[in-house]
Amino acid sequence: MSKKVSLAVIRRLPKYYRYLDELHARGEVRISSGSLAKELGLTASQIRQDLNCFGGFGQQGYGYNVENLRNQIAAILGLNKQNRAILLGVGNLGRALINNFNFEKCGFTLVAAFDVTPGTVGSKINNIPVYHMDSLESFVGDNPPELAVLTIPPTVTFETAERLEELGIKGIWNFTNRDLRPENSSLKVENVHFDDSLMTLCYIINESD
Amino acid sequence: MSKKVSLAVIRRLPKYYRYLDELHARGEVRISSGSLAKELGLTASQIRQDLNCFGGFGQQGYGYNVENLRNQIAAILGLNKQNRAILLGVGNLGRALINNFNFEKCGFTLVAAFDVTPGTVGSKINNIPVYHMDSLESFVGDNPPELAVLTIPPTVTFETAERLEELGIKGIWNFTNRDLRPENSSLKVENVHFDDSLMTLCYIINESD
DNA sequence: TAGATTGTTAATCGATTAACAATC
DNA sequence: TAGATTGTTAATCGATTAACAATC
Repeated sequence: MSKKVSLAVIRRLPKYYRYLDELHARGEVRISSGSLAKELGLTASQIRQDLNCFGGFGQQGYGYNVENLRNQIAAILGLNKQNRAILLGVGNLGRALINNFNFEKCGFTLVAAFDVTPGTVGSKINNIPVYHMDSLESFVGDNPPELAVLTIPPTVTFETAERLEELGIKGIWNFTNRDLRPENSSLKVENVHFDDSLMTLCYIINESD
Repeated sequence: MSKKVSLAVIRRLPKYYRYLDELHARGEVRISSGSLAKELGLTASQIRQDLNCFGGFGQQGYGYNVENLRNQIAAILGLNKQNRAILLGVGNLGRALINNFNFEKCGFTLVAAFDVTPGTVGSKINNIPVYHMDSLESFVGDNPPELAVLTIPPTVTFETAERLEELGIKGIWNFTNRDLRPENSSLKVENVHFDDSLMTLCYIINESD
């Protein structure tokens, strides 16, 4: 078994992917680790080290083929699999994600949303049907989606996460502002904290005075 | 001058703050680095090291006073200053932030929003007035807000950032999905990338199969 | 071939962890 | 006083950077 790649490396892959995709859209064919590094504010060394965790995608004396490298990274991240996703909590943020977020680009297909508000339940948003939370179990049945997006109120985070875990969900993209860190479980979580991000910026702004 | 505290440490402060605030709300009076560590999934050593970058807030044999430590961290982050913020781009995400995000908690007061859409310009959302982008300069005048929240389309990111920089804005909370990394400037940026977050989760989910 | 740039090993740097004396 | 827990120094670990032989 190949040794585990560090999370620091994994978190840089989407940045590489994003920039390579842009380059490709602009018609660029090749890129060197040096110019990629300059563009992304990293070192050439680091980029080569990162990529070589997964294989030798470059060619000495030439660099990397933009389209190929982009596709390789997409494959590494699993962006082509189009796993299924559901979204729980159709408030402002949930709605914003349903309407505007490109799940496909990130390897997921949003198949349904869930809420408890009478006006919302039964409607369709951006062609995604909204069901009642009570029907979550019956909707999922024995074929659980891989991902659940949590945009529910913080107060119901833990009980909902437990429900999802029992249903066999593999990942939770958690916007509830309560950290989930499942132990002894194969459930994977990405906790998103707007607060943390802005508080950090607050510090940095004030520090520079 | 005290030596610069690393960004890794700074990014943990909001987590400490968040959890201490919760503890305080629950009426807890004291906490040790050990139990804090257990709760947050860190080591006691790390927490003590982190806090001691800023001062000795604890007491040997006792631990830390929850309320005091919370307040100290708030002060370090600058959460009490209530700097002014404006928001550019009143689409779905901008609207969600205006309606639901607690800027006050993060050290900012949202004073105005800007957009170009006829129906939106001139309205008020959650009591925040929405002005036309053309009036940005005259609104700001010679008293610029400290922060600008960017929820505009990616295509206009760079030109807008330049405008803001010229106006003397200190920080940009950037949701445009285009990285800003200003050089030779005192402008500070926090780039938020939903894509990166979900792509990372996509990798982690697929890896565990 | 000469020039460029990779893949990879070794060196450096920084961050985390461990240990323990100080002390409440 | 005895027990607990900090503040802080030293040890370890991991990640980043530098260097360079391989090779296109």
